[in-house]
Amino acid sequence: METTYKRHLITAALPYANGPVHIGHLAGVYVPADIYVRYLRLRGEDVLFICGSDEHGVPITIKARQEKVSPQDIVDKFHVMMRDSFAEFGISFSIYSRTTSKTHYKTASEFFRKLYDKGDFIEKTTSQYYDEEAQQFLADRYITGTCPVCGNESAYGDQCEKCGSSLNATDLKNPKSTISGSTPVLRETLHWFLPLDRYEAFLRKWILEENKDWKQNVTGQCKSWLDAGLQPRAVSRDLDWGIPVPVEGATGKVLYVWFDAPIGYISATRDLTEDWEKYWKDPGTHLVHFIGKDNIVFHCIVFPAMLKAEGSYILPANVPANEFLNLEGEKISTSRNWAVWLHEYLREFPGKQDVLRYVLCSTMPEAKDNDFTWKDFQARNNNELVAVLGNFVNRAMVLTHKYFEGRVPPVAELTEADRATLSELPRLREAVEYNLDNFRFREALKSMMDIARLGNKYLADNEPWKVIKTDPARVGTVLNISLQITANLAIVAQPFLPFSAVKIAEFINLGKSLWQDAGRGDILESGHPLGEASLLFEKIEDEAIDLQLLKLQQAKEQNQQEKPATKPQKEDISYDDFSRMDIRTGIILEAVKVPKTKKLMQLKVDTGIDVRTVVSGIAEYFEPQDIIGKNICILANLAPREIKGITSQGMILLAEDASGKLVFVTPEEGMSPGAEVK
RNA sequence: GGCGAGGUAGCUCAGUUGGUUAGAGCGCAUGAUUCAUAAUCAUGAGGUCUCGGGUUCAAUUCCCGAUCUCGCUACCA
Repeated sequence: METTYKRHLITAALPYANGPVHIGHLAGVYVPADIYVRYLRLRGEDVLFICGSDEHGVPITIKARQEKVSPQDIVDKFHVMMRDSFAEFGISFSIYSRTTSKTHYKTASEFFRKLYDKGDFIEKTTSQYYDEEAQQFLADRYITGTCPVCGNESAYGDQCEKCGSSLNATDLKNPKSTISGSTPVLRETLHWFLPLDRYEAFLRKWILEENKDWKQNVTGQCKSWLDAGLQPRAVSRDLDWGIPVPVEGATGKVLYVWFDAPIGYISATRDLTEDWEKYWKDPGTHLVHFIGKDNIVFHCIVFPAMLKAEGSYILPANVPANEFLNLEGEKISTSRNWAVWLHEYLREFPGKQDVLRYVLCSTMPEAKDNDFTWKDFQARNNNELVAVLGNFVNRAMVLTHKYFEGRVPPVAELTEADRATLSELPRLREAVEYNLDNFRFREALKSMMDIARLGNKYLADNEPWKVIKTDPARVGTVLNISLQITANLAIVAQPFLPFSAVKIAEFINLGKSLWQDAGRGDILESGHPLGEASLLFEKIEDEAIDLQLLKLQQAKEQNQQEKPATKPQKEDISYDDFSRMDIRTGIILEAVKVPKTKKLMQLKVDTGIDVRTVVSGIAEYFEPQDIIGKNICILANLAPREIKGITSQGMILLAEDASGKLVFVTPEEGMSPGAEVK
């Protein structure tokens, strides 16, 4: 590790306070961050580990409304829940703060105000939907309406969850406010924008030239964003939940959550120590952000631009983002309850924090998405933690108690093999160091386990249980070395398995030790009394695993039961409305995929009236050759629209079920084109 | 369609600045062993390094193309 840093400031992504913590969060962010921090502390470094709950933003207000409580109630509930489960799990934050804290309001306001006063923002007036009954502007999420793309009637203002289209609220047909149910009106509103484009050149140089050691997935995604060109980004919203924009007359406006959340790292540091500026502004500080891949753009582009604009802050030295963890082959989903929740794990597997830490570290999605399975969890516990690590420590302890009354025996004479074994210790310590310094947690964990493997092999090679009959002094040497290996484990395992490392230290009665002691073959002096040993890990039986799988199975079944929700009937229309639609039978004459699109197919349709061109979003579901000659129905008098440079005249009728399957609506018997459908 | 990441043993992953027999852990097989939570140790089987071209004396590694997975993005009357 570069020893040039005077201190370390390590942040872990602020979890959003609208749900509990699950294994995806842990594997992606908190486990690696905690390992890294514990390692630095063990090296005697000056390190702060910063985290807290992210408590603003629209989803929290929506959840509050659904549950008929205040947003504060929601965040209070989840803040406490997350804070406590992190603590119980052994995530060793220096502080776990929250973005509703007074300090944060002050810090974020000051930050905004400084940029505002320097003229770093662009002011822009835009039209947004306003709910006259509730007398407030509506966030995109507070507007529902008919998706202009797929016709889904409950699309949100920012996105249709049915077809995945991202939308502008003004695209929606029949917009409705979810607050009052009334139809919103467009009103002008003033907002502030951070002109990210102004920092593009700086960011490009900083990321692509000055930080070539960042992970591939991080650099790649940044490059993708930079190449696409950065746009000014709004930093304020019309909302009543958040930090008020600290500008005269800006009533009803709050900081956009992405702007205030990263400042939360600074506020939390400020809550922790009066010396906070030393950590944030002195170039001697090593700043590292641990995040998941969904946060890369904010931590590598947006937040650095903010810090750069402010001017007095340092920038992160690295942003080791992980990919995502799946669960039993499927994406983890809070809303579908497809997750392993930390608070439930802690309840159902009491005292097994280290098991989950070990499994999540060994399957950490460092370079690509990875899968967590309960079977793998069980196998790693039984075959690695129990059989390799726990077993070795137990063997060394039991043998010493048996032959030497629980005292570290003296070393007689070292054989060549003894020396070779001892020389492995510093090598393994260095391997762990090298890998941790480079954020390669899985490799580091392996090297740690290799210490235990070394011990097992050493015992097997030297067979003290046999030699004791002929040469007790030799057994003393063998066990001394075995105990030195155990002492090394007590130190090196600390970052990864903090609970077990403490136990091992108790077993061998080892006082406070430092990382620098690892690698030594004389940590324990001869005659040193050992403590009592117990089992470090225990086997996990099939029943416990089956129970977890059953739980997931039940979550899945529940989802499936809820799935086939037929959409409610649309509001009544008059016969007149209906009769204005001119639906005809037709035949598809030609079909060609529209180049450079994924979904679009260009069709030539005989409508009986004429032969016309129609563009339809069906290319994902049908091959052109399969639909030529197909009898279809077409809404013929839909106003023409230009799509990808092609004028589409009409809309082909298709039936779609809840799973998204598309089927043409076809006359039951052959009909010549042009017959009216009514 | 564009961009990014990834595709290496049954599983989870290292690796190769191009160079003799491509590695690890787990799983599997065989043998040894019994101090230890039926744990451990040794040996072995198992890979056309996604596919097709090209550059090169030599490619899994570099270039081009295809294909699959994940993510971002455009399109969806």
